[in-house]
Amino acid sequence: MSTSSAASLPAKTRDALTAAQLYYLQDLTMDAIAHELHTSRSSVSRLLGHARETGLVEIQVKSPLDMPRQLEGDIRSEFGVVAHVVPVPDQTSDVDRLERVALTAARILGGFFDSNMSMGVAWGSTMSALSRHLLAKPTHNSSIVQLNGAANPRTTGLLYASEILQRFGAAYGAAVQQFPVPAVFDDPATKAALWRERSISRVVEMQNSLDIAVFGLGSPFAGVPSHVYIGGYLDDEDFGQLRAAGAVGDVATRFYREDGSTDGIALNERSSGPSMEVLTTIARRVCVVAGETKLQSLRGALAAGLVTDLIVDSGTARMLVGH
Amino acid sequence: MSTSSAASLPAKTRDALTAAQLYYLQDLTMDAIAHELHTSRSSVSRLLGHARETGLVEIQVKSPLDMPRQLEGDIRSEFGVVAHVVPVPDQTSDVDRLERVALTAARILGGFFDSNMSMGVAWGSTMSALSRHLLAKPTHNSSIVQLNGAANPRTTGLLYASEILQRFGAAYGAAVQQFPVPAVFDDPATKAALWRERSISRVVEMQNSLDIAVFGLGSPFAGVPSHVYIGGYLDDEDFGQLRAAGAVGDVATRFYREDGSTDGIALNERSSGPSMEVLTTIARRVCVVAGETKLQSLRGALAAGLVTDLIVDSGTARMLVGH
DNA sequence: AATCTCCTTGCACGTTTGTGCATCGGGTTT
DNA sequence: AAACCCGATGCACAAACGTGCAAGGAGATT
Repeated sequence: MSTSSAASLPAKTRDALTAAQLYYLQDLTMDAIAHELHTSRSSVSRLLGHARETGLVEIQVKSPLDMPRQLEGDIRSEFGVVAHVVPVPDQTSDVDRLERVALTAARILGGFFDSNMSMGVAWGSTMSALSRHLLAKPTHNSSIVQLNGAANPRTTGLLYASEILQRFGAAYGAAVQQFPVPAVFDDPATKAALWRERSISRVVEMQNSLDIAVFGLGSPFAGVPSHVYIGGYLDDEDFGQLRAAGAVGDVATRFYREDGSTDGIALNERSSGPSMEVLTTIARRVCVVAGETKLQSLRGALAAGLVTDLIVDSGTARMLVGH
Repeated sequence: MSTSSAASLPAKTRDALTAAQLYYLQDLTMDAIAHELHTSRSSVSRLLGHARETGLVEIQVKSPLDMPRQLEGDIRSEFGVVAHVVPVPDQTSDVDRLERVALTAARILGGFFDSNMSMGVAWGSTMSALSRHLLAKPTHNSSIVQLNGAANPRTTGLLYASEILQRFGAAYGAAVQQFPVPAVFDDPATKAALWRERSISRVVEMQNSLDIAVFGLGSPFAGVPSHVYIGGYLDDEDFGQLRAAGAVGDVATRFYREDGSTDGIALNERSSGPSMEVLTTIARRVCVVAGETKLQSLRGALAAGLVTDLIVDSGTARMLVGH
């Protein structure tokens, strides 16, 4: 499989590492590096790309500590969460906005995860975008655990959700734990039964000892409903219930009101996602939000204390702190 | 002085920070960023340069922990020091070699220094090159202390040495402590007397409680003598003594033999630099070496245990570990 | 052995970026 | 007020860079 190198690492990685040192630490041009490595400039360009993607090169942007950025300070003092505001021009389309927030979030996430940790991962359009931009960071003895089921009456949802999980696993070299259950059960009894299956309870237990969780937000009644709500996961009756109960959003298919309360939202009994109690025992809970349509849902999540770290676009951040 | 910004930081820094986020975290082109910031593309290019130089952006190249690079591992196991080998093609001129090692060293150094620390700094051509490439990293309550005097019979050496110190101080926002004494005294008694002066002893005491020291190596008898030896710091008689005593190099004007011993090298009594005992109490002692002419001197410094962290070009590193 | 597949390479092209230069505007000195 | 200085700006050009594409190679498959 590998070449004749005496040492234990692929020649490609070795070259990428050298190239990265020459480029980022010594400011050589790619031309010069190509010459030193006896290859073409375009290969060096690709090597450097590889080095960035695989985490050989780490680029951090740090605001000077004297002046935490305005909005982030405001959010912190008002909601008690660490915020990272992603600058996005106001007239950006929601698609671009999501893409840009996801891009930034993916890079930040690398700093939160490390060896011997386990990370809970939700699914949805936000998580999907995020997963596509993860930077590699090799870890040991770590795992990625699916937070809530993804099956619905139409599909098993496995492809969609597992694709997200796989990308996390690949990026961090972590074991991946899927959760092959419906997103929302028709019958609570079925859930209870399944939860007694060892193959399932094993995952549930892993969910109970996560070091970090990452999730987007659902916003069932916003202009453009989230992926969850157009995929057939909920039927009309479910929607009616939610609306009547005053729910404004969800995290991993657990619903809450704008004030953070959840009592009497019947759907939660049938949800496959971790309860608020379980969720809030996780030390770090990273919430990724793009777009004003999620504002109400975001308020609810914050009020419920579900979030410890918030990654959000600048427009939504501004609206969050009274404009 | 500053603009109308409500917050406490210059508009330029704020823009640079935003630009850096957009460029490094969101992969926008400078064109796009210029548009968002309502300025020209060239200004964005300069903003980003500014951001890099002032440490708003930090770029690290990290070798995967599974495989510490070959040479560095060898050096570590043979000499017990943490090595950083700077890749440099073999046919590089000594000037370029020094420049490239200095460039890399300057970036690495930023990771070693932080608030509430004090750093001892030597002078010489290596340190001069190094100082020219330092990246800014703001710290508090930190100081830069000159390790050895720079005056000689011809000049006070103040400009030369203080320029180096100033650059360190500016880069780290640290207080700078000069050491306005001759590099080598004519009469040991003068040294003793001066050391009793409070203005001088104050600095000597600071030298005794450094957290980190940075220095190049002198190599008096190598093909191209170091700055120290052509500046008139030593006269013919001094040279004769050193040669007779078998000295091969120095750190901050303290001389040693290739086996690391220093006994009976009379010149050391008259040197303004810290003694080996003082030097070796410093927790981290970073030695920067470029070029094979310093090989013998490097062996001596390693044998004397003066070094904890070594930054060296690949050619010299290879020669150091028996080829 | 022939074929297929998948990965890597260098080229060529269009895009993106760095920088010398002339210009401009605000603040200081004469 | 005039003269001066200094830093910031945009322009224009050359240098540096990313990437689609076609060619080449090393295994794997038939």
